[in-house]
Amino acid sequence: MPRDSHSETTRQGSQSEPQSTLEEIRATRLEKAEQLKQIGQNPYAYRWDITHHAADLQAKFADLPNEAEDPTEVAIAGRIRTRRFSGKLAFFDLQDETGKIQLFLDKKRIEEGMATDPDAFSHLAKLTDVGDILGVRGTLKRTKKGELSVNVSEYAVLTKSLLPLPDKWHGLTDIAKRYRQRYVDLIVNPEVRETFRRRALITASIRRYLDQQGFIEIETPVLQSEAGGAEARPFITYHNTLEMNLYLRIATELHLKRLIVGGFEKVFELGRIFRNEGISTRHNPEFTTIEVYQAYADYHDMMQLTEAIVTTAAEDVLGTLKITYQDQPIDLTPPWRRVTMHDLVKEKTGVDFAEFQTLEEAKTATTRAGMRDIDECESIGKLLNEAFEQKVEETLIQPTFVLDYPVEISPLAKPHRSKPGLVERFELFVVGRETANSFSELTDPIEQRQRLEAQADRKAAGDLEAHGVDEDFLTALEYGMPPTGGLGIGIDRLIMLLTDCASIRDAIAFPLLKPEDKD
RNA sequence: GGGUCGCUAGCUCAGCGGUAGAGCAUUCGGCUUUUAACCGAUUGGUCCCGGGUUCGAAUCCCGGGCGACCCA
Repeated sequence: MPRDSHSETTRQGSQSEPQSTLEEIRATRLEKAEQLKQIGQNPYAYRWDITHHAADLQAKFADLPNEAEDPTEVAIAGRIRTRRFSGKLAFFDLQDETGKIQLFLDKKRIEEGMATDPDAFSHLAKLTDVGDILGVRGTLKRTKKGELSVNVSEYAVLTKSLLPLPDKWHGLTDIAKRYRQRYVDLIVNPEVRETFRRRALITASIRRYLDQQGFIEIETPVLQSEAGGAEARPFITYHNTLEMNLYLRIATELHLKRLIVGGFEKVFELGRIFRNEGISTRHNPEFTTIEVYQAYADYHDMMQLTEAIVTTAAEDVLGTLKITYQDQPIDLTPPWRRVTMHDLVKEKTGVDFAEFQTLEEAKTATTRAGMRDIDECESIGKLLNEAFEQKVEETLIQPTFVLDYPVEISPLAKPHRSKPGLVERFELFVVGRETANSFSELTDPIEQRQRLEAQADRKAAGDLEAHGVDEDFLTALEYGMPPTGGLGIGIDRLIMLLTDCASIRDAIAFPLLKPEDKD
């Protein structure tokens, strides 16, 4: 491209008024993209051969002394994060998935290296911006000040960015904007990338461990004609040709148990479920669980499995079992404390539920212990659970298995083999949050029917979290399900724990947000 | 669902009844060892939205939107 043509185009660019509204910045960058085309560079290129990533180079050349050069030719690509010009020399920071590395851009060297573009250095200054995707080739050197740099002999704008990135120093702190434009958050906040990288490593570790133990993952339906397996309001959708409502699953439980009936002995599914509930720092309407079912096992086996899954993930991804969550030290070293709900409530409130014969006695005692809003508890079991939620839950910071729940709140769990009125169930609590839930699964089809029909009565009475009877599930149980241990782990909460996220929104790449008001 | 706080330039923020500001980014110029580069110049606004009070509202009042935190 002749020199005149280039100065022509840049002069056009500078003739217009200085520009700094978003629209003007965008227009200026579009003009730069146009000029790149005119000098024969595609501002939306097809590919770039990469030999290394930034972190590879930082590791490989860690010992390169100041002002030394290494003759190895490398090629990298990434996003321009900062540009510093010093006359006929420039320094860019280039960021790829692994990290950053400085580019050392010497006018003389670039003009030698790019014979087809005699103005290559001035084009670099005029036509690139922070945010552009740049490919470079060159050799490694360490500058006087000790910064490992790629001494660039050749570059290409691979993608022209049209929109300015947030302030290079303060970054993007507006929390709503970070979630709404997660791509910008990921560009400028490296710790966010790290969280989602770790999330992937954690779920991979869980799957690897279960695979090693002989479990297989089977995907079950998201769209169901009757929601079940948990107490929660479902999302409703509509199937056009069947002309019927369908529900998005609120749990994977009932289908995974059908697979156990079918003869699989170790199955699991790690997947998304949907609950039509409020949004908070601990709740997203779609979230991820893993449910695991093992034939011939009971909830004691599931406790060991829970410890194994969580500690394996922590060791694999963090390399330690002594972690910190929001400045609290958490020790994941097994075995974790195992204590009954009764004992915990007694320990924290002084109220011993074993002494009560009637609901009235229990209400009197718990009111005296400072509990509130207990009028709606229609059974001793529900009152016990309410006492647990009000007085105990938030105190369970270190990993704790809470054992033996009231049957009234556990419709899918097998009765306790020695404690009447209770079921063989545990929940795992860490940092005051329910993180896992497990039972010896109820396998008696007649008792299961009674429990589900009781729930269906509540649905008929207007309880939006109750569901109808899943007749096909009961039919499956009548064919006979072996004794089975079942386990569910809230993956998002586990990710929060292991990546030190205060909000579930920090553990989910694209959390649900209300749409912004367009008016 | 309730309470408290926030929303001002692309980003981070100040201004709190009297002509809308700063830093960074942008644009132009200078500089061959910078790294929040620096130096000089320059530009940029639906002050979240809608009402109201007032001679005058980013500022005070009411309603709404979105978010954060706490509570239920």
